[in-house]
Amino acid sequence: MSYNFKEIEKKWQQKWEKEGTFNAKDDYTMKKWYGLIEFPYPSGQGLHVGHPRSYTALDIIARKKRLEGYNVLYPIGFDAFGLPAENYAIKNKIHPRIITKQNVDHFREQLKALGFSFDWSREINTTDPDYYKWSQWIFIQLFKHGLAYKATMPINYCTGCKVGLANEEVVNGVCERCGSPVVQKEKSQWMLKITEYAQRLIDDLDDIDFLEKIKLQQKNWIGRSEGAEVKFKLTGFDNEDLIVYTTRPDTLFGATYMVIAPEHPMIEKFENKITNLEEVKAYQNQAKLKSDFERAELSKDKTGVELKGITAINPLTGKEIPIWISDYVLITYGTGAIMAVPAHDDRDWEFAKKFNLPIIEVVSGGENVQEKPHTDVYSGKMVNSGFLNGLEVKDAIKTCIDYLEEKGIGKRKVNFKLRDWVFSRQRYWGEPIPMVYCEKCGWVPLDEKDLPLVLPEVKDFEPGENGESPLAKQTEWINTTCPHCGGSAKRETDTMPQWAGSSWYFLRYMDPHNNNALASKEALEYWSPVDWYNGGMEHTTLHLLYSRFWHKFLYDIGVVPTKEPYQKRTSHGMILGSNGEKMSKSRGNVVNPDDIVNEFGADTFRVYEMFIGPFDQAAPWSMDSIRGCYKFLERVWNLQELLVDGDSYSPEFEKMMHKAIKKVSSDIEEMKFNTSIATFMTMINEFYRLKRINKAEFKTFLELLNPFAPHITEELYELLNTGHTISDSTWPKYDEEKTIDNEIEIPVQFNGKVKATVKIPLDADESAVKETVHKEVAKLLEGKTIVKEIYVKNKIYNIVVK
RNA sequence: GCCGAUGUGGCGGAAUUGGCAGACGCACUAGACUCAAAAUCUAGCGGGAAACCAUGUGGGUUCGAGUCCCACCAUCGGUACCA
Repeated sequence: MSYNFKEIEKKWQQKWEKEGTFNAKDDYTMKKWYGLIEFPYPSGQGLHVGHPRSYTALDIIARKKRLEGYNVLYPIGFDAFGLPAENYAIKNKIHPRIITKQNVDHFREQLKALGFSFDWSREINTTDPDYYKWSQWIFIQLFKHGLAYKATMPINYCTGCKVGLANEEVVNGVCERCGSPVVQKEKSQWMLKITEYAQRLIDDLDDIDFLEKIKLQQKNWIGRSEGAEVKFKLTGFDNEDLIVYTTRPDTLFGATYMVIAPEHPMIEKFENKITNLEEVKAYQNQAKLKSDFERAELSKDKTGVELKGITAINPLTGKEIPIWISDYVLITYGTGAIMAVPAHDDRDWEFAKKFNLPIIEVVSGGENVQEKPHTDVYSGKMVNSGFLNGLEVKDAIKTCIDYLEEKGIGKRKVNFKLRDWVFSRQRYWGEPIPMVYCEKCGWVPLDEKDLPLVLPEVKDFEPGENGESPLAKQTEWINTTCPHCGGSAKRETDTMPQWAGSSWYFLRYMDPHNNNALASKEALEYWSPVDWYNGGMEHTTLHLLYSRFWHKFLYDIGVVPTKEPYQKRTSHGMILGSNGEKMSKSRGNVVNPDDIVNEFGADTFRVYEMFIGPFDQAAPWSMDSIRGCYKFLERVWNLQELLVDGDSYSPEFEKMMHKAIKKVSSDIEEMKFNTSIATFMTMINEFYRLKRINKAEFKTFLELLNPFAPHITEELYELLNTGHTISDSTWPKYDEEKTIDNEIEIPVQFNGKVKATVKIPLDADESAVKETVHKEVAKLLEGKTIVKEIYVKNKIYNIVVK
């Protein structure tokens, strides 16, 4: 009988679906395990071969955990709001809901064909009003706690299409669709105060098991720095200061000029004092017209104008120094103003050279600072620095800040690179923001009992003029009454970003059909936190950080029981095209999973994706290798021809069986799936070599292989007439004693080079080993002088000879 | 530029974490079966006649280095003047 994967896979998938084999149980007395993968965006292209890499990995772990007796929650859903569906809708005049449903149906079918042990009864969809009701509810809580606010922020604005664009729609500074330049346009937007959680988002990483590189990337993104805010008095005023932020207050004596961002408010405030206002305004306009991209592009050549009519006083030297405007200073970081220390900062040095500003060395140890900036200054002695002279840098920092605080001209300050989260999108296909604007009461949230605020039906998905949301055209929907005073009011027309639905979806899985809360207290208590979350590195600084932020907020208001949403986070490598490049339509190297499943079956597909290479690293696709995996499963199938009776392991295989259980068990926990599969291959090579496998060995073998290749193993398991399926079985156990070899072979080296091997009993004492070794290599030792002998127990015997 | 990975046969990759480099798979070569091919099976497969030489390059530590240290080089990913 040949291996008919089509029939087998269909049979088991239907059985699992009918019986709900993998549904999580509502028995909260059992020990639980919650495994999570990033729910997909259901794109029109269907499943990518990259998706199953992550899904198969956690599927393997989930299946093993079930056999170990855990109540496992391994859910799936769809992150279905988003740009591609909306753009498709604009182009083809089809409602995004329709196209989204088609895509979800297609994805679901593809996922089911791969035999994942998802709990389909808990499937969620972010575009479902019963789901986004709670996204809106969370937003209202954020607003009520002062964490959501309106601010004027620039958006990417396409000068051709006259619409706002998402960052991913801006390619090299031009609009992805029409190629027109993209500029920044000011717009009032909803913002979330993630910055309020910056410190906690760093600190709490200590208590969770994330890959080190993920923690590091998050920390760098949050970008904490310690320094001081320093006041510089402005000349010509009685009591006006310019405040700067610096991490290096010790270099204050070297501050020879100041620079403010073009958007800095002092320009408008002191307009009448500025004697070259026209020049200044021209520079401001020029900066405004530049996109972020252009501002970064021109990074090498610094530009700027001096602000004439106002100067500042260096508080330590008492000297009058000029103030410049330049776009290399960002209004979004620190105070939007800096003190420039050109001797010790690359950017300041470049700027000083270009505009002929004085450069004064304050930390010794570098080359001539007139020729080259000396920026590596975390150690060294202070010079030209008054009372700081002679101090080491780190002492100077402390001494100087103490002095500034004492004199009231500065104070310690911690800053973060992290910025607040722009939460508005001028788009149709997203969750409506449940806020109304009342002339009398300002911004007022909807009453919670009126949620969900359903996305209105529209026919026209084109964005509004001037970068407005398509909803801005829905006058009937917009006009409403104020929940507070009952007067007339207008709805918010922006929608939420795609990140909203994905920031809390793992909570909904715990209790997906609850109408009274995002999930019940009991479900949250039982299932929290997610035990293991696997996903892509590309989500480290956005999705992963956003959802940690929301979770912490929900914790603060008593909704969830844990500080952190995910106990453990790992990530998978990308699957590349066979040419080693990223898979993409334009490169013509895309592999469609359906084709692979048709030709080789789901089990082969799964095994191949796990065998392809180390799980956390990128790996190129190879059609030849996949055939190798198919051949492996075919050989597994044909093992039935070698099957003999036997209810315990036979002596020839006993050691191998115990070792294999140990190896596969630990490999799965460490995500070393490729070496597990190598173990399986070695095992069947042995069975074929001795042309025999007994029932006990076959049973264990199938149980071990089951998480990787669930269909074929269940089918073969039926031959054993155990009266149950593998899914109802338990994970095999091994006996440590039986994994140990009593006789081992160790290498004998001369000066670290292998000359021979000897067999010795395990844990033999050194003198016995020495004797065996000397007998073995006596000839080779002739004419040589032994300097030293090293024996590492059970490992190696090295003789140093001359 | 900065941050993070990675570099081992013709290819994907193993290596118990400092102890026999190349497990397992692919490709390839020869043989068996076949009228023939495919499939399957069997054997071989880093280089070198050998001593030996080989884990990106050059140094170092060690009885012993793919693994640790220093300095480079290359590729990939992230990020963009963060004071």
